[in-house]
This record gives sequence, C-alpha cells and structure tokens, in this order.
Amino acid sequence: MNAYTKFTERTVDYAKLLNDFKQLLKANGLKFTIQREVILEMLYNSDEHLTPEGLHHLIQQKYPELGTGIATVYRTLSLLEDSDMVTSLSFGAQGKKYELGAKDHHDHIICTSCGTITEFVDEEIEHRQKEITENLGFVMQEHSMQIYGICKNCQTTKK
Amino acid sequence: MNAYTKFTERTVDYAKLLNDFKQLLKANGLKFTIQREVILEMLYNSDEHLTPEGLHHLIQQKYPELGTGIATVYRTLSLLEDSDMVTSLSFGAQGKKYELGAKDHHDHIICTSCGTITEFVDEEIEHRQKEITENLGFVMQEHSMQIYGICKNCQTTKK
DNA sequence: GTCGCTGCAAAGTCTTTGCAGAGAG
DNA sequence: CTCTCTGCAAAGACTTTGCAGCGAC
Repeated sequence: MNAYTKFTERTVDYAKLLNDFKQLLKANGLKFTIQREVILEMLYNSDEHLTPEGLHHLIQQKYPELGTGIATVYRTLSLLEDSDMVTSLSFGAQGKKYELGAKDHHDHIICTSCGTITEFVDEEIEHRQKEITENLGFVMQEHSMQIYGICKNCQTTKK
Repeated sequence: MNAYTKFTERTVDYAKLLNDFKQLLKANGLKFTIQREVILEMLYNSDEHLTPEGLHHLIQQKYPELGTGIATVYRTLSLLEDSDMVTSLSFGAQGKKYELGAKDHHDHIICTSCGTITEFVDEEIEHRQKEITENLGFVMQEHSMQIYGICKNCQTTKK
C-alpha cells in the first residue's frame, strides 16, 4: 500500500459550487438571494475555517451595503451544513468553525500557539480507520482527526 | 510493528486518583471540599463522558443533601481541566463532554444512532500520526480522532 | 480566625426565533 | 402576486461571575 501524506487541494471551482448551491435551493423550493450567494463566496475565498461571527464580519467589510445580519449567516450556515455543503468543526474553545465540505476529505493539524489550521490526508490512516471500525462491529459513516502541536513557524519565532 | 486494536482499560484506581486530586489542591493553596470530592467520584464512576449538566444531575440524585450548584460543577470541571485531570471533548452538537484524563490515551468511535461512545487505541495510527506531524514540521502535543458510524446494536435493532 | 468555597441569581456569550416588511420566482 | 427571506430585537441555551454567608485548615 502506498502510504503518503499530502496536502489537499481544492477540487471544485466556484462556478460549479455556486451551481450546486442554486440547484440545491431550487430542489427544495428555496430562493437564491444575494446574502446566500455572498456567504458561499466568502466561505470559498476565505481561509476556509471561519466562525459565524468571523464570516459575518468579513461580509460586512466587503459588502457593507447589504447590511447582512448575523442571523442570516447562522441560518445559511445551518442550511449549508444540513445539505452537506459545509462541515462544522468544534475544536478547542467554544464556537464552531465552518469549512466548505465539497472538497476532498481531509484531517486537521492545529497549531496551539498561533491557531493556524493545516489540512492533510494520509492514506495509511484512512485505511486503518476503516479496519478498526469494522473490527469493532461498526459501519463507518465519517471520521475526523485532529492533531495539536506547534508549527514550524512558531517553533523558531520564540513567543 | 505490532499493530492492533484494543479497548482501553482504566489504569488508575480511585484511591490514587483522589490522592492526586488532594495533592493538586494542596499544591495550589486550594481546599478539599465535599463538592469537589463528589464531582471527582462521579466522573470516576460514571460512563466517563458527561456534560456539566448531566454530571450535576447525577450528583443531585446521589447526594441531594449537598444541594450542589451547577456553578460549582462548572468551576470544578475548569479546575480539573486546567490541571489536566480531565479532558473535554466537543463532538457534534453543542456543549462539551468531560472524561477523566488520568487514563491511557485513546480515541473515540461514536454511534450516530444511539450516541454511545466507545473508546479504542490503535498503535498503527498512533505511530503514523507522529510521523505525519514530523513530516509537516510540527512538534506534536496531542491528538484526537473520532469515527462516526452505526454500532452493532443499532444495526440489528432497526430503528 | 482566615481565606477560599459554595449556592444563588444576575450577567455574559453564542445561537435561534418571531415578526413585519422586502424581494425572488 | 405568492411565499420565502431578511434584519431587528427578543428569547433561549449554556457558562461565567459577583456576593454574602459557610466551612476547610
């Protein structure tokens, strides 16, 4: 088995994503609004791990004329999460973070010093997880893994 | 390398745990109170993954005469977490769950149907995690892994 | 006795909900 | 036109904090 670690790459372009979103909305009798589009756009363009509050802040900054309310951000995130278009992460502190889920599966390594989240995928672990799950008599649905440590940058930049 | 999956076992008995706790308190000029003892006891005896509210409820049930307040539960859990005697988990929904941290490291597999949390340790994964971390230039501190699936019981007991 | 601890209730966060007007289809 | 969305503000859920009396040492 070829075990290796690689960084994940975005596999979906924005046009496709937007299209999926529109389709999803239509399929459920929901409407495509500017606010919803902007939220998706920000999730796509930003660092991918945003809190509802952070997302709202970014939107206010880039599209202040919309006066988007935080409630709409929450509502849209729930909608996207229920539709599996975004995934929520709840690491350390309180408050979830959201990331687009339309990308390849990946795990996270979080720097406990600067908070940066790096993504990775390791085939050996992926494979082993499946084995373990079966050994325990479970049918696997999802899994997530987080590693906490100090990133290269913070190791040198003595804090 | 001997890769295998095993269930974790408690490695610390209550007397030792209680002693550690007393020592910890003394070392920090804190006092050993009945409430604190009861909280530790419940964490030890219960299913190990408790919410503050659930813990409080159990205590009220077993020791109603103490009239332990929820605030004390929160305060004690923070204290225990800061001292690394318990670990908090924040899976799916909201609200953290706590477990005694004085046991061996282990990961979790969560049944998405009945919510049961099963613990396991797999040496192959443990080892691989360390490698990955180093490859990415990190110094590893901790890690956690969760697998979500349907447990054996829920597979048969059609729900 | 001293100083930390506790329960209570009030105050904070973060998130969700109700409502009336705005807007997509 | 209809029926969903939205922003606002109020309401909720979960945690934390201030305070005065209580209790460990």
